[in-house]
Amino acid sequence: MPKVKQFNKEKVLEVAAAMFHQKGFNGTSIDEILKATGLSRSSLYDSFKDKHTLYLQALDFYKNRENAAYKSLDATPNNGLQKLELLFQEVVNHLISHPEDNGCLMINAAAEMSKQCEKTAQVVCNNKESAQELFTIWLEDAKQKNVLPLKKPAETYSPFLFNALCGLKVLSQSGGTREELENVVRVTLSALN
Amino acid sequence: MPKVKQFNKEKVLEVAAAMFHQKGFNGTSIDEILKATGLSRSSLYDSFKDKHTLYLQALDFYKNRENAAYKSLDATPNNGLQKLELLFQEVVNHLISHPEDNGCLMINAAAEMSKQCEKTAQVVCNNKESAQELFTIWLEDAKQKNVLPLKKPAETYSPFLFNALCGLKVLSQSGGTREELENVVRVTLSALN
DNA sequence: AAGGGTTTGGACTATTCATTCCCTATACTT
DNA sequence: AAGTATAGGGAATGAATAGTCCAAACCCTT
Repeated sequence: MPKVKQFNKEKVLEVAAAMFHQKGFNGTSIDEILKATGLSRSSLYDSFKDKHTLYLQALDFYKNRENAAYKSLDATPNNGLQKLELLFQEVVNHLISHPEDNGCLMINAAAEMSKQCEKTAQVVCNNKESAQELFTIWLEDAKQKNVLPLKKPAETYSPFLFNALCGLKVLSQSGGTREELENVVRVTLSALN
Repeated sequence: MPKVKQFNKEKVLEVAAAMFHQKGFNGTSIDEILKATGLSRSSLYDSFKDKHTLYLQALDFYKNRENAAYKSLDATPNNGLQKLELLFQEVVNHLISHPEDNGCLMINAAAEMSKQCEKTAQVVCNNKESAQELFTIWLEDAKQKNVLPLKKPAETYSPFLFNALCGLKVLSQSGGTREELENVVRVTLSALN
Protein backbone atom coordinates (compact mmCIF):
# COMPACT_ATOMS: atom_id res chain seq x y z
CA MET A 1 0.00 0.00 0.00
CA PRO A 2 0.97 3.58 -0.59
CA LYS A 3 2.84 6.06 1.36
CA VAL A 4 0.41 7.69 3.77
CA LYS A 5 -0.55 11.36 3.65
CA GLN A 6 2.16 13.41 5.34
CA PHE A 7 0.07 16.42 6.31
CA ASN A 8 -3.17 17.19 8.09
CA LYS A 9 -5.84 18.53 5.75
CA GLU A 10 -7.59 20.35 8.57
CA LYS A 11 -4.40 22.12 9.57
CA VAL A 12 -3.86 23.25 6.00
CA LEU A 13 -7.40 24.56 5.81
CA GLU A 14 -6.91 26.40 9.08
CA VAL A 15 -3.83 28.17 7.74
CA ALA A 16 -5.47 28.87 4.38
CA ALA A 17 -8.56 30.26 6.10
CA ALA A 18 -6.37 32.56 8.18
CA MET A 19 -4.62 33.86 5.07
CA PHE A 20 -7.80 34.37 3.04
CA HIS A 21 -9.21 36.05 6.13
CA GLN A 22 -6.37 38.55 6.31
CA LYS A 23 -5.87 39.35 2.64
CA GLY A 24 -8.92 38.06 0.80
CA PHE A 25 -9.15 35.62 -2.10
CA ASN A 26 -7.58 37.82 -4.72
CA GLY A 27 -4.98 39.20 -2.31
CA THR A 28 -3.64 35.79 -1.34
CA SER A 29 -1.39 33.87 -3.71
CA ILE A 30 -0.89 30.12 -3.87
CA ASP A 31 2.82 30.69 -3.31
CA GLU A 32 2.10 32.41 0.00
CA ILE A 33 -0.12 29.54 1.08
CA LEU A 34 2.55 27.02 0.13
CA LYS A 35 5.13 28.89 2.18
CA ALA A 36 2.81 29.23 5.18
CA THR A 37 1.70 25.61 5.18
CA GLY A 38 5.03 24.09 4.15
CA LEU A 39 3.16 22.02 1.58
CA SER A 40 4.54 21.25 -1.83
CA ARG A 41 2.74 22.58 -4.84
CA SER A 42 1.86 19.10 -6.05
CA SER A 43 0.34 18.07 -2.74
CA LEU A 44 -1.80 21.16 -2.53
CA TYR A 45 -3.17 20.84 -6.05
CA ASP A 46 -3.62 17.11 -5.57
CA SER A 47 -5.58 17.51 -2.36
CA PHE A 48 -7.52 20.70 -3.05
CA LYS A 49 -7.93 20.80 -6.83
CA ASP A 50 -7.36 24.53 -7.32
CA LYS A 51 -7.29 27.88 -5.55
CA HIS A 52 -11.01 28.44 -5.80
CA THR A 53 -11.89 25.05 -4.38
CA LEU A 54 -9.39 25.58 -1.59
CA TYR A 55 -11.05 28.90 -0.82
CA LEU A 56 -14.48 27.32 -0.57
CA GLN A 57 -13.15 24.55 1.66
CA ALA A 58 -11.40 27.10 3.86
CA LEU A 59 -14.65 29.04 4.10
CA ASP A 60 -16.39 25.84 5.10
CA PHE A 61 -13.74 25.11 7.72
CA TYR A 62 -14.22 28.59 9.15
CA LYS A 63 -18.00 28.21 9.21
CA ASN A 64 -17.75 24.85 10.99
CA ARG A 65 -15.43 26.24 13.62
CA GLU A 66 -17.80 29.14 14.25
CA ASN A 67 -20.75 26.77 14.37
CA ALA A 68 -18.96 24.66 16.94
CA ALA A 69 -18.47 27.74 19.13
CA TYR A 70 -22.17 28.61 18.78
CA LYS A 71 -23.16 25.04 19.64
CA SER A 72 -20.95 24.91 22.69
CA LEU A 73 -22.43 28.17 23.90
CA ASP A 74 -25.86 26.71 23.24
CA ALA A 75 -25.05 23.64 25.35
CA THR A 76 -24.45 25.90 28.33
CA PRO A 77 -27.02 25.99 31.19
CA ASN A 78 -27.68 29.72 30.57
CA ASN A 79 -31.03 31.04 29.44
CA GLY A 80 -31.48 32.42 25.93
CA LEU A 81 -30.86 36.02 26.87
CA GLN A 82 -27.66 35.15 28.69
CA LYS A 83 -26.49 33.18 25.68
CA LEU A 84 -27.08 36.20 23.48
CA GLU A 85 -25.22 38.45 25.88
CA LEU A 86 -22.31 36.03 26.07
CA LEU A 87 -22.16 35.67 22.30
CA PHE A 88 -22.02 39.40 21.67
CA GLN A 89 -19.47 39.83 24.42
CA GLU A 90 -17.28 37.08 22.98
CA VAL A 91 -17.47 38.52 19.48
CA VAL A 92 -16.46 41.97 20.70
CA ASN A 93 -13.63 40.49 22.73
CA HIS A 94 -12.34 38.55 19.78
CA LEU A 95 -12.59 41.45 17.35
CA ILE A 96 -10.71 43.78 19.67
CA SER A 97 -8.06 41.36 20.85
CA HIS A 98 -7.31 39.88 17.41
CA PRO A 99 -7.17 42.88 15.08
CA GLU A 100 -4.75 41.01 12.83
CA ASP A 101 -7.65 38.66 12.02
CA ASN A 102 -9.18 41.39 9.88
CA GLY A 103 -12.78 41.21 11.00
CA CYS A 104 -14.69 38.13 9.93
CA LEU A 105 -13.94 35.85 7.00
CA MET A 106 -17.63 35.35 6.29
CA ILE A 107 -18.23 39.11 6.00
CA ASN A 108 -15.14 39.57 3.88
CA ALA A 109 -16.24 36.73 1.63
CA ALA A 110 -19.65 38.34 1.27
CA ALA A 111 -18.03 41.65 0.31
CA GLU A 112 -15.38 40.29 -2.04
CA MET A 113 -16.91 37.20 -3.61
CA SER A 114 -20.65 36.79 -3.13
CA LYS A 115 -21.51 38.68 -6.30
CA GLN A 116 -18.93 36.81 -8.38
CA CYS A 117 -19.21 33.29 -7.00
CA GLU A 118 -22.55 31.60 -6.56
CA LYS A 119 -21.13 29.01 -4.18
CA THR A 120 -19.71 31.66 -1.88
CA ALA A 121 -23.05 33.44 -1.95
CA GLN A 122 -24.70 30.16 -0.93
CA VAL A 123 -22.37 29.63 2.04
CA VAL A 124 -22.80 33.22 3.19
CA CYS A 125 -26.56 32.97 2.89
CA ASN A 126 -26.74 29.65 4.75
CA ASN A 127 -24.63 31.11 7.50
CA LYS A 128 -27.09 33.99 7.90
CA GLU A 129 -30.07 31.64 7.99
CA SER A 130 -28.64 29.28 10.59
CA ALA A 131 -27.49 32.13 12.83
CA GLN A 132 -30.95 33.65 12.74
CA GLU A 133 -32.57 30.31 13.50
CA LEU A 134 -30.40 29.93 16.58
CA PHE A 135 -31.23 33.47 17.69
CA THR A 136 -34.92 32.73 17.33
CA ILE A 137 -34.57 29.69 19.58
CA TRP A 138 -32.68 31.70 22.19
CA LEU A 139 -35.21 34.51 22.10
CA GLU A 140 -38.10 32.11 22.55
CA ASP A 141 -36.29 30.49 25.45
CA ALA A 142 -35.79 33.90 27.04
CA LYS A 143 -39.43 34.76 26.57
CA GLN A 144 -40.62 31.47 27.98
CA LYS A 145 -38.40 31.91 31.04
CA ASN A 146 -39.77 35.42 31.55
CA VAL A 147 -36.43 37.20 31.23
CA LEU A 148 -37.59 39.04 28.10
CA PRO A 149 -41.06 40.44 27.41
CA LEU A 150 -40.84 40.43 23.54
CA LYS A 151 -43.84 42.34 22.29
CA LYS A 152 -43.40 40.90 18.82
CA PRO A 153 -42.62 37.33 17.67
CA ALA A 154 -39.00 36.20 18.03
CA GLU A 155 -38.50 36.03 14.26
CA THR A 156 -38.88 39.80 14.20
CA TYR A 157 -35.79 40.28 16.30
CA SER A 158 -33.38 37.70 14.96
CA PRO A 159 -32.57 39.49 11.67
CA PHE A 160 -32.04 42.62 13.74
CA LEU A 161 -29.58 40.78 15.97
CA PHE A 162 -27.75 39.23 13.05
CA ASN A 163 -27.60 42.64 11.43
CA ALA A 164 -26.03 44.14 14.53
CA LEU A 165 -23.50 41.32 14.65
CA CYS A 166 -22.46 42.00 11.06
CA GLY A 167 -22.22 45.68 11.86
CA LEU A 168 -19.84 45.01 14.74
CA LYS A 169 -17.52 43.07 12.50
CA VAL A 170 -17.39 45.96 10.04
CA LEU A 171 -17.11 48.56 12.78
CA SER A 172 -14.03 46.83 14.15
CA GLN A 173 -12.48 47.20 10.69
CA SER A 174 -13.38 50.89 10.64
CA GLY A 175 -11.44 51.95 13.70
CA GLY A 176 -14.18 51.23 16.23
CA THR A 177 -12.87 51.04 19.80
CA ARG A 178 -13.81 48.51 22.45
CA GLU A 179 -15.95 51.13 24.21
CA GLU A 180 -17.79 51.88 20.99
CA LEU A 181 -18.47 48.22 20.23
CA GLU A 182 -19.61 47.50 23.78
CA ASN A 183 -21.87 50.49 23.63
CA VAL A 184 -23.43 49.17 20.43
CA VAL A 185 -24.01 45.81 22.09
CA ARG A 186 -25.66 47.49 25.06
CA VAL A 187 -28.10 49.48 22.93
CA THR A 188 -28.78 46.50 20.67
CA LEU A 189 -29.69 44.17 23.52
CA SER A 190 -31.72 46.82 25.29
CA ALA A 191 -33.86 47.04 22.13
CA LEU A 192 -35.25 43.62 23.02
CA ASN A 193 -37.13 45.02 26.00
CA MET B 1 -0.12 76.38 -24.91
CA PRO B 2 -0.98 72.68 -24.91
CA LYS B 3 -3.80 70.57 -26.07
CA VAL B 4 -6.51 70.66 -23.43
CA LYS B 5 -7.53 67.60 -21.42
CA GLN B 6 -9.79 65.42 -23.56
CA PHE B 7 -11.51 63.55 -20.76
CA ASN B 8 -13.35 64.34 -17.56
CA LYS B 9 -11.44 63.24 -14.49
CA GLU B 10 -14.62 62.98 -12.44
CA LYS B 11 -16.23 60.71 -15.02
CA VAL B 12 -13.19 58.46 -14.96
CA LEU B 13 -13.29 58.30 -11.17
CA GLU B 14 -16.98 57.47 -11.29
CA VAL B 15 -16.34 54.52 -13.60
CA ALA B 16 -13.33 53.38 -11.61
CA ALA B 17 -15.28 53.59 -8.35
CA ALA B 18 -18.05 51.48 -9.87
CA MET B 19 -15.56 48.84 -10.95
CA PHE B 20 -13.68 48.72 -7.64
CA HIS B 21 -17.08 48.58 -5.99
CA GLN B 22 -18.11 45.51 -7.96
CA LYS B 23 -14.88 43.53 -7.92
CA GLY B 24 -12.64 45.07 -5.29
CA PHE B 25 -9.14 46.47 -5.63
CA ASN B 26 -7.39 43.17 -6.28
CA GLY B 27 -10.17 41.90 -8.49
CA THR B 28 -10.07 44.86 -10.88
CA SER B 29 -7.31 45.17 -13.45
CA ILE B 30 -6.02 48.35 -15.05
CA ASP B 31 -6.86 46.87 -18.45
CA GLU B 32 -10.51 46.54 -17.45
CA ILE B 33 -10.56 50.14 -16.28
CA LEU B 34 -8.97 51.29 -19.54
CA LYS B 35 -11.58 49.44 -21.54
CA ALA B 36 -14.46 50.77 -19.44
CA THR B 37 -13.28 54.36 -19.49
CA GLY B 38 -11.95 54.40 -23.05
CA LEU B 39 -8.82 56.07 -21.74
CA SER B 40 -5.39 55.29 -23.08
CA ARG B 41 -2.90 53.70 -20.77
CA SER B 42 -0.63 56.73 -20.90
CA SER B 43 -3.40 59.15 -20.01
CA LEU B 44 -4.51 57.11 -17.05
CA TYR B 45 -1.03 56.77 -15.58
CA ASP B 46 -0.32 60.41 -16.33
CA SER B 47 -3.45 61.61 -14.56
CA PHE B 48 -3.70 59.15 -11.68
CA LYS B 49 -0.12 58.04 -11.01
CA ASP B 50 -0.82 54.35 -10.39
CA LYS B 51 -3.54 51.83 -9.54
CA HIS B 52 -3.33 52.37 -5.82
CA THR B 53 -3.61 56.15 -6.09
CA LEU B 54 -6.50 55.74 -8.48
CA TYR B 55 -8.22 53.49 -5.95
CA LEU B 56 -7.84 56.05 -3.18
CA GLN B 57 -9.15 58.81 -5.42
CA ALA B 58 -12.10 56.65 -6.47
CA LEU B 59 -12.81 55.98 -2.80
CA ASP B 60 -12.73 59.69 -2.17
CA PHE B 61 -15.06 60.32 -5.08
CA TYR B 62 -17.50 57.76 -3.68
CA LYS B 63 -17.30 59.30 -0.21
CA ASN B 64 -17.97 62.78 -1.55
CA ARG B 65 -20.97 61.61 -3.51
CA GLU B 66 -22.39 59.91 -0.43
CA ASN B 67 -21.67 62.98 1.66
CA ALA B 68 -23.53 65.12 -0.84
CA ALA B 69 -26.58 62.86 -0.51
CA TYR B 70 -26.39 63.10 3.28
CA LYS B 71 -26.06 66.88 3.11
CA SER B 72 -29.01 67.26 0.75
CA LEU B 73 -31.11 65.14 3.09
CA ASP B 74 -29.93 67.32 5.94
CA ALA B 75 -31.00 70.47 4.10
CA THR B 76 -34.55 69.14 4.02
CA PRO B 77 -37.21 70.72 6.31
CA ASN B 78 -37.75 67.38 8.11
CA ASN B 79 -36.96 66.88 11.76
CA GLY B 80 -34.05 64.70 12.86
CA LEU B 81 -36.07 61.54 13.28
CA GLN B 82 -37.65 61.91 9.86
CA LYS B 83 -34.21 62.41 8.35
CA LEU B 84 -33.04 59.20 9.97
CA GLU B 85 -36.08 57.33 8.72
CA LEU B 86 -35.61 58.67 5.20
CA LEU B 87 -31.91 57.81 5.19
CA PHE B 88 -32.47 54.20 6.23
CA GLN B 89 -35.31 53.86 3.77
CA GLU B 90 -33.17 55.25 0.95
CA VAL B 91 -30.29 52.94 1.78
CA VAL B 92 -32.53 49.88 1.78
CA ASN B 93 -34.11 50.96 -1.49
CA HIS B 94 -30.75 51.43 -3.12
CA LEU B 95 -29.33 48.15 -1.83
CA ILE B 96 -32.31 46.18 -3.07
CA SER B 97 -32.79 47.90 -6.40
CA HIS B 98 -29.08 47.96 -7.33
CA PRO B 99 -27.81 44.48 -6.43
CA GLU B 100 -25.15 44.77 -9.14
CA ASP B 101 -23.56 47.51 -7.03
CA ASN B 102 -22.31 44.87 -4.61
CA GLY B 103 -23.19 46.50 -1.32
CA CYS B 104 -21.17 49.55 -0.37
CA LEU B 105 -17.70 50.48 -1.59
CA MET B 106 -16.75 51.87 1.81
CA ILE B 107 -17.62 48.58 3.54
CA ASN B 108 -15.85 46.55 0.88
CA ALA B 109 -12.79 48.78 1.21
CA ALA B 110 -12.84 48.28 4.97
CA ALA B 111 -12.99 44.50 4.51
CA GLU B 112 -10.43 44.19 1.73
CA MET B 113 -7.93 46.97 2.34
CA SER B 114 -8.15 48.63 5.74
CA LYS B 115 -5.71 46.24 7.38
CA GLN B 116 -3.25 46.49 4.48
CA CYS B 117 -3.43 50.16 3.57
CA GLU B 118 -3.21 52.86 6.19
CA LYS B 119 -4.72 55.49 3.90
CA THR B 120 -7.78 53.35 3.20
CA ALA B 121 -8.15 52.77 6.93
CA GLN B 122 -8.05 56.52 7.44
CA VAL B 123 -10.79 57.19 4.87
CA VAL B 124 -12.98 54.43 6.29
CA CYS B 125 -12.50 55.73 9.81
CA ASN B 126 -13.23 59.34 8.87
CA ASN B 127 -16.36 58.20 7.13
CA LYS B 128 -17.55 56.49 10.31
CA GLU B 129 -16.81 59.54 12.43
CA SER B 130 -18.59 62.01 10.19
CA ALA B 131 -21.65 59.77 9.81
CA GLN B 132 -21.93 59.43 13.56
CA GLU B 133 -21.57 63.17 14.04
CA LEU B 134 -24.45 63.79 11.68
CA PHE B 135 -26.56 61.17 13.46
CA THR B 136 -25.87 62.88 16.77
CA ILE B 137 -27.08 66.18 15.37
CA TRP B 138 -30.23 64.58 14.01
CA LEU B 139 -30.94 62.80 17.28
CA GLU B 140 -30.53 66.00 19.26
CA ASP B 141 -32.85 67.77 16.88
CA ALA B 142 -35.43 65.03 17.32
CA LYS B 143 -35.13 65.23 21.08
CA GLN B 144 -35.42 69.00 21.13
CA LYS B 145 -38.53 68.83 18.96
CA ASN B 146 -40.04 66.23 21.30
CA VAL B 147 -40.40 63.52 18.67
CA LEU B 148 -37.96 61.27 20.52
CA PRO B 149 -37.59 60.86 24.29
CA LEU B 150 -33.93 59.64 24.33
CA LYS B 151 -33.24 58.47 27.86
CA LYS B 152 -29.50 58.56 27.22
CA PRO B 153 -27.34 61.19 25.47
CA ALA B 154 -27.48 61.22 21.66
CA GLU B 155 -23.82 60.08 21.37
CA THR B 156 -24.93 56.78 22.87
CA TYR B 157 -27.18 56.01 19.94
CA SER B 158 -25.19 57.22 16.94
CA PRO B 159 -22.64 54.34 16.95
CA PHE B 160 -25.59 51.99 17.25
CA LEU B 161 -27.23 53.57 14.21
CA PHE B 162 -24.03 53.51 12.18
CA ASN B 163 -23.55 49.89 13.17
CA ALA B 164 -27.03 49.02 11.94
CA LEU B 165 -26.35 50.82 8.67
CA CYS B 166 -23.17 48.80 8.12
CA GLY B 167 -25.07 45.65 8.96
CA LEU B 168 -27.69 46.37 6.31
CA LYS B 169 -25.03 46.73 3.65
CA VAL B 170 -23.60 43.34 4.58
CA LEU B 171 -27.01 41.75 4.92
CA SER B 172 -27.88 42.76 1.38
CA GLN B 173 -24.76 40.91 0.21
CA SER B 174 -25.82 37.86 2.22
CA GLY B 175 -29.11 37.25 0.51
CA GLY B 176 -31.21 39.49 2.71
CA THR B 177 -34.60 40.32 1.18
CA ARG B 178 -36.30 43.71 1.16
CA GLU B 179 -38.71 42.53 3.85
CA GLU B 180 -35.82 41.45 6.04
CA LEU B 181 -33.95 44.73 5.62
CA GLU B 182 -37.06 46.81 6.25
CA ASN B 183 -37.77 44.76 9.33
CA VAL B 184 -34.27 45.46 10.61
CA VAL B 185 -34.78 49.17 10.04
CA ARG B 186 -38.07 49.07 11.94
CA VAL B 187 -36.59 47.38 15.00
CA THR B 188 -33.48 49.59 14.88
CA LEU B 189 -35.43 52.83 14.85
CA SER B 190 -37.86 51.60 17.48
CA ALA B 191 -34.86 51.10 19.78
CA LEU B 192 -34.60 54.87 20.01
CA ASN B 193 -37.78 55.08 22.07
C1' DA C 1 13.70 -7.43 1.55
C1' DA C 2 11.25 -6.22 -2.45
C1' DG C 3 7.53 -4.20 -4.96
C1' DG C 4 4.24 -0.73 -6.10
C1' DG C 5 1.25 2.89 -5.45
C1' DT C 6 1.49 7.80 -3.44
C1' DT C 7 3.55 11.75 -2.08
C1' DT C 8 6.50 15.33 -3.01
C1' DG C 9 10.06 18.62 -4.89
C1' DG C 10 10.67 21.68 -8.10
C1' DA C 11 11.31 22.83 -12.86
C1' DC C 12 8.29 24.51 -16.34
C1' DT C 13 4.48 26.88 -18.92
C1' DA C 14 1.49 30.17 -20.26
C1' DT C 15 -1.09 33.99 -18.66
C1' DT C 16 -1.95 38.09 -16.62
C1' DC C 17 -0.49 41.90 -14.23
C1' DA C 18 1.10 46.90 -13.36
C1' DT C 19 4.00 50.00 -15.20
C1' DT C 20 7.24 52.40 -18.54
C1' DC C 21 8.35 54.37 -22.76
C1' DC C 22 8.49 56.36 -27.24
C1' DC C 23 6.48 58.25 -31.08
C1' DT C 24 2.75 60.37 -33.43
C1' DA C 25 -1.44 63.12 -33.45
C1' DT C 26 -3.58 66.91 -31.62
C1' DA C 27 -5.17 71.61 -30.56
C1' DC C 28 -4.27 75.77 -28.22
C1' DT C 29 -1.50 80.05 -28.10
C1' DT C 30 0.95 83.64 -30.28
C1' DA D 1 0.76 79.43 -39.76
C1' DA D 2 4.19 77.79 -36.56
C1' DG D 3 5.59 76.23 -32.26
C1' DT D 4 4.79 73.57 -28.28
C1' DA D 5 2.89 71.18 -24.55
C1' DT D 6 -0.06 67.60 -23.97
C1' DA D 7 -2.97 63.33 -25.21
C1' DG D 8 -3.03 58.89 -27.05
C1' DG D 9 -1.73 54.40 -29.25
C1' DG D 10 0.43 50.54 -28.42
C1' DA D 11 4.64 47.87 -28.03
C1' DA D 12 7.76 46.34 -24.47
C1' DT D 13 9.17 44.90 -19.84
C1' DG D 14 9.63 42.31 -15.91
C1' DA D 15 7.46 40.48 -12.12
C1' DA D 16 3.84 37.65 -10.34
C1' DT D 17 0.32 34.58 -11.21
C1' DA D 18 -2.28 29.82 -11.30
C1' DG D 19 -1.67 25.57 -12.72
C1' DT D 20 0.92 21.21 -14.99
C1' DC D 21 4.01 17.51 -15.04
C1' DC D 22 7.54 14.17 -14.26
C1' DA D 23 11.06 11.87 -11.87
C1' DA D 24 12.68 10.71 -7.39
C1' DA D 25 11.75 9.72 -2.54
C1' DC D 26 9.01 7.37 0.29
C1' DC D 27 6.57 3.91 3.18
C1' DC D 28 3.28 0.40 3.66
C1' DT D 29 2.21 -4.32 2.51
C1' DT D 30 3.43 -8.94 1.58
